[in-house]
Amino acid sequence: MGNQKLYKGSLQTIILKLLEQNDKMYGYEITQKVKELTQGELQITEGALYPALHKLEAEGMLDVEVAKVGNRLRKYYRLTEQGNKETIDKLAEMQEFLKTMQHLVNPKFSLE
Amino acid sequence: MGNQKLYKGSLQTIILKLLEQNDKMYGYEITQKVKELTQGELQITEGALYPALHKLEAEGMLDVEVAKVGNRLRKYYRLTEQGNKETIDKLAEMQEFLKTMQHLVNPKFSLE
DNA sequence: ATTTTATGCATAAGAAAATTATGTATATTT
DNA sequence: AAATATACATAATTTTCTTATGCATAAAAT
Repeated sequence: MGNQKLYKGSLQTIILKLLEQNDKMYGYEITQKVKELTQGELQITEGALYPALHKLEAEGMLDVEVAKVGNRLRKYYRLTEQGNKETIDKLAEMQEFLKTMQHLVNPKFSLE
Repeated sequence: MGNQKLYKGSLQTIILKLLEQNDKMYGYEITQKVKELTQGELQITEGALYPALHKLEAEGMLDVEVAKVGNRLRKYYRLTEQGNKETIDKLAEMQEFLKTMQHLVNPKFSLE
């Protein structure tokens, strides 16, 4: 269940990015998609995911749509207009961070 | 003074990396070095830095050496043997994370 | 001369975002 | 029949910050 490699604050961005690409997704689907895309490298825990989804919804970034599939519930989330804008900002911020960190920790850049 | 772009958990790695390259450094020096290396992109706050240094010391990753320069104190930190090993692991972990996140958020890879 | 900025340490209160541990329930696989 | 997968949720705790504050010396600016 541990994750170790997910730096705090990046989960929101991951969720937003996936919803940008996939129009609508439900929680469990997100955990599976992340696992698949990262070859198991990142494991999103439910205890982190659901509160994060609820928060994004409360902030007006996501809309929810409950669906009954078979006999089980699914909550499909999709980006609101505001969520779309926020996603662009968050992704830009993440790119900046990745660049900066790469610069800091990559031995190739250690001379500067 | 906010930072916004420093994902939680990365500060430790930054400290360790700088000490790997610079043998010994004191707190204030670290804040200035990070600012310089990142062109002001990352600003390490004292409220984050000092507790982090104390924690790394308590965990046996760092040794301290107090020096009096002029009339002011400096606490020089350097990596212990254990700290050196930990640094290698942390850096590898960070590289993995950067690669994974790049993969996740970079539009070039969004097809997979 | 005095005020501001820089240097240098520290801690405390609070917030944010995880982890870990549960809980509930249905569906599928072994 | 038992275990695993699907699907949601929350509560307690921990980690790691932010923000604010405090103390003190040195240098630069007004």
